[in-house]
Amino acid sequence: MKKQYWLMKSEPDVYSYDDLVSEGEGTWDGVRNHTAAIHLRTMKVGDEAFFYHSNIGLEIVGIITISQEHFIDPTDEKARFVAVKVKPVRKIANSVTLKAIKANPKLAAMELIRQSRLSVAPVRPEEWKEILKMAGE
DNA sequence: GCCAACGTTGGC
DNA sequence: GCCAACGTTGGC
Repeated sequence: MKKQYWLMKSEPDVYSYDDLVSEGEGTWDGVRNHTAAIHLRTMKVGDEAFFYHSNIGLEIVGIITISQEHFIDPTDEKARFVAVKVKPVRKIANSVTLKAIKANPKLAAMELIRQSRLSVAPVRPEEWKEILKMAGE
């Protein structure tokens, strides 16, 4: 299957991009939303995702890659939800803010905009390219 | 199976 | 700190 693109949100005071970099590999657990969980289940090793800082920053700061496909979330006592493992790829040249994304008509259909509470969302290939362009890459 | 009440997320 | 959007729960 062709490589898929995602956007994954984290509050930087809880778990930031730099935290992931210093760990080398991170477990993306704690997702308790069914729609987000479906996306986690769809992810394949080698898929890439934007790392978005919610709450503080409100911007895409870097790129990560899926390093292990879904498994039972170890933090879920009922073992109903899943987690994946991720590794950092690189920081983007210039972080792309939510404000800039909202101001770009090409990105109006993004799940990030349409369903802002969703913590794991798909990104279309053309949106991926557009955001990289905005990041100065 | 419907819907009101409540909880959570996340932007402002 | 507030509120909108959405999900979940529980009474009927």
